Amino acid sequence: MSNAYDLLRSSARDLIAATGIAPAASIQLAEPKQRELADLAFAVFPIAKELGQPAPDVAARIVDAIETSGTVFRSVEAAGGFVNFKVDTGALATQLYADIAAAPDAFGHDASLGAGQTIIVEYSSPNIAKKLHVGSLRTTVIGHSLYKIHKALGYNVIGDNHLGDWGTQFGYLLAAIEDSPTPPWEDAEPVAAMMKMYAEFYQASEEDPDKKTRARAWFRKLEEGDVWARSIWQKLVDISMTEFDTIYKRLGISFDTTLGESWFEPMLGPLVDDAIAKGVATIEESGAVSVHFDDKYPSCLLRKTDGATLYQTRDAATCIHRWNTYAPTRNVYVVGAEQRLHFQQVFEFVRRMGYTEIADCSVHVKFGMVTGANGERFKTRKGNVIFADEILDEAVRRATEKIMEQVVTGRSEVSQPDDIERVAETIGLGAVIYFDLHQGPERNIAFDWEKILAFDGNTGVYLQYMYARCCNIVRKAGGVPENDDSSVLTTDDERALVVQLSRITGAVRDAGARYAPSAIANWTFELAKDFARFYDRCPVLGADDPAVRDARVKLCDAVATGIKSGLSLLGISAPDRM
RNA sequence: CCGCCCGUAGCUCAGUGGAUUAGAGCGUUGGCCUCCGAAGCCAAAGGUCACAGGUUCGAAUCCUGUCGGGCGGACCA
Repeated sequence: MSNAYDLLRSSARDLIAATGIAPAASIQLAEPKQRELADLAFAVFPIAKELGQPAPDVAARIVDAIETSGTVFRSVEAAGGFVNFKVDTGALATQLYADIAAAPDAFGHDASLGAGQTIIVEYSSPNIAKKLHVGSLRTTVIGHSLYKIHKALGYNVIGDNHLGDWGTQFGYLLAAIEDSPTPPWEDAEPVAAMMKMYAEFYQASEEDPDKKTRARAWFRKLEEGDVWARSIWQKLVDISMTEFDTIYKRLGISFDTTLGESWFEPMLGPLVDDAIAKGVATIEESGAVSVHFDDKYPSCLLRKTDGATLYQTRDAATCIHRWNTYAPTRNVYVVGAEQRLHFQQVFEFVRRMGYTEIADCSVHVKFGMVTGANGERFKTRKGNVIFADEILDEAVRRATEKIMEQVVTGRSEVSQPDDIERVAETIGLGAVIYFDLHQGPERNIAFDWEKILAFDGNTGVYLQYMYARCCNIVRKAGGVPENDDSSVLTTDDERALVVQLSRITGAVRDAGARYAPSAIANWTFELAKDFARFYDRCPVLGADDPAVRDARVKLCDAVATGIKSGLSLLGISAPDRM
């Protein structure tokens, strides 16, 4: 499959190789930081060293031997030890438009990379009976983007929502419900009510050992299949899922499989026995079962003294189950960085159990925690947690306000209440999602309403705004012209747009290789900035030459496709007017 | 005490196969709506890339050490 990105690189490589000065294998091409210098550059230093000649001389000789006419390049120059290529806007645009025409909804995708391979992305994975909060939003949004990025790379992707639906906490909740005159599902905010009941009962149990005993007993009954416990538990799961699904639907997210931890319960006993039989795990004097990793990692526990299993046990069972079911080439977990050791232990345990393939391809995509504005941790007990629905609602509320302001000053392209509501939703959610994705995932983020809901600068809104402007131009032009000739595009601003558009393939591959949606965000932001500058300096509809006008309209349409494609990979939608 | 992550402009961050003059957003200062949407554009000020060594013709980038911040270190998840 050819595309503008690969064409550019293979052309440059072929031209350089044809000079006979540098062997094809040694030709590494780079995108210079200063865009005025070149669109694509070759640093000759390594081969100059091999030849024992000064780098500037080698670069000059290569440039002298290259003829760019008839290629996608307009010029090639030697500068120091660099061979600097500049593209021919018209030639590259022709390839770009062919790429877009071939697959308008898949611009920048490269299905060859992951063809025939399955990848699992575990993300969101909320706890039942707890509301989605800022942290849940991060894994959900990052995971969804990684899901889409890998689809774009041709993988068969399985999105897995691994629910936290099992554990001692349900014993507490069952005991609390037993005591309470009104069940949580009769509350207007049922999941919030569950959290409250749990927290209160847990706190009370700290002083009342009897409550603790009852809670443990209820969890044991749940495990044993007690009818009441089981039915109440199912109700908690169903009600929580209903609330979660509302948010997922809002964000445009769905999962291919939603197996909770409870689903793996039957596999845990046999797994622990197998681990002991294989000598991977050992039975301690206390009766607990543990795994020792020598000096590599601290030891971990598979089974407690009281016979109950742990998080590690369940994740190991899940991992093995995935291998047996899907035989994936990648098994990705989008989970907070604080669980790093946990996953190292799980993967190592699974490896020692003989499942080396899944152990080798399992990846923990770690993201930093969201802290309060002052850097302190959010704690449910402290009551300073911010919930996902609050954030989304507030974002949409502010977007509505902003649109109304634009309507009043006559700068909005929407005015009907239905349209305003729809666009505000798109803008508000876009702002929140983009904020979570625009920087590398590993950093901690201090939560700040003003930043998360900012509408200026490097924000989702900026990208949506530029998209809407592109659409507006194409709309006013009466559509994309049938016949266009991009050779009339001669300004640096136009060339910058075409070059940036061609780089989407690299951004998508990089995002997949590094599990970094931010690579897509950065590419899209650069494209939008290039467009803003072009918009300001190059009249489209008012161009003097009709040929230039047509070519620019066509270019605007391509930019719209590019921004939309980038946003889509982030899980953000783009309104064609706002 | 041990392990991992982070340290780049006042703030938040890009830059991760070493390579042309270290970039962006916010904030600050100044300019731009009789011209396709000012949620925008242009310009200016602002950095010893935490610090110290080392490798290299060349280091924000690789190695070692130090300091500072965060996270983790079996019967929670």
